[in-house]
Amino acid sequence: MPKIVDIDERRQELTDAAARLIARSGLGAATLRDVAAEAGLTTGALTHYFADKRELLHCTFIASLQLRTARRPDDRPDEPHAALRAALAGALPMDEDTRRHWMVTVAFCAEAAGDAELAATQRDAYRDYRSRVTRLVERCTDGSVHDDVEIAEQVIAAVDGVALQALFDPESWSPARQLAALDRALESVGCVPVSAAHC
Amino acid sequence: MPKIVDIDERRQELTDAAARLIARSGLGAATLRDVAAEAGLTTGALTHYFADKRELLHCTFIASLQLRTARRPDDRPDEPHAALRAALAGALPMDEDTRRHWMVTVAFCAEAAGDAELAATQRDAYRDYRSRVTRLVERCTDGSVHDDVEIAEQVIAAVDGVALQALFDPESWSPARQLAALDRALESVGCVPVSAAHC
DNA sequence: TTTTTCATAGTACAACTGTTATATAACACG
DNA sequence: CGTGTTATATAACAGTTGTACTATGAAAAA
Repeated sequence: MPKIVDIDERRQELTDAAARLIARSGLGAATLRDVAAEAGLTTGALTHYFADKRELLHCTFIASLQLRTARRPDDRPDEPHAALRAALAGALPMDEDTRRHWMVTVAFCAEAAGDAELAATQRDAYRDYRSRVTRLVERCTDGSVHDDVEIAEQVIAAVDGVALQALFDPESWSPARQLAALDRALESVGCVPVSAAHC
Repeated sequence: MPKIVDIDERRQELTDAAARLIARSGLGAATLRDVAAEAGLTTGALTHYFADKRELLHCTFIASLQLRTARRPDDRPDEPHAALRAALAGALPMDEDTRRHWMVTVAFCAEAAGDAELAATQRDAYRDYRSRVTRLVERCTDGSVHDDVEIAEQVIAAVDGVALQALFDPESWSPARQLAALDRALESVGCVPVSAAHC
């Protein structure tokens, strides 16, 4: 009887619009009216899919956290070192999409400090990411090292640091340079495919 | 004839209040009324020292950028490796002050993307930081390496990455652990005091 | 076609924002 | 001790915001 629309798709269109605005000019630019307009709708439609502004922003945050570290479908190599490298490379802001979602993540950081729900979302996403990287590191070191978690954290720190610099100086951080920095970080923790004599 | 107050000190009290609010609950919490109240004043006094909200926020941003990487007065060692380590350690959020100013920096990141003036401030501060670290790296490598800039960027990335993780998970990132991560990063680029046989 | 139900637009409103203007209090100095 | 200047408080203003409500449109099902 009703007019049928794909609710999830509509919701994603709206969170995408919010993410674009936030990435472009910060959280303050994510007005209900502006988000709706960016999506080609009005506030009437927006409130039909999100009860609150709070819910809209929370969903936008979740979507960006997921998309930022989501694997590209075409690079799931079986070889441990290649898999680790691919997973970390996927977190680098090498295309416009990852850049935008990195930006959203950063924009929410301070907000999350004073919002328990956002903080929990952030914490969970990070734990998930860290455990995934740790598992990949374990497959590389093959149990020969006692603290895979520390290695994972060191590599994640390197990736995050590069990402932060690349976000705000994209011209001097081409994808190639980002990958080079990643490879250097991987080499320094001994997670490189060929056990090259780096002595 | 007038009532005399230290203008610069008053301005700093206000930007400090703004920084506290921003670090606690994001840029949106930095209302003129709330900032003034946090400083124990009212908007009337605030507008007496800052023409705009824009000016207040810009000054808050500048102050946080400076304080975040400012050297502690008591650790300016002459030995190159110790100097490099001290400079980088100063950027880590190991006390409440550095934590707060890191938070402010992060909060402004997305905003700076859509604001040319903020972006320029951020870019300049980062360039200054990078060149300072590069100079310290040069003194360590003693010209034996061809690309000190890349080493500096790698180390900065490691520090920033650790800082980002430590900001939102302070309990698992004690100062000692942050320093350990820094030392590991320094070792992996060969900037350690004793040229230990790490082979 | 008719009916029913959802999708969307439009509008109204109270709360809050930055800003400006006005009034009062405090104090250094002649 | 006045007194003129500054510091601060208070109040008023227009614009914007999130939200709630109503009305209209569209399309599937009967």
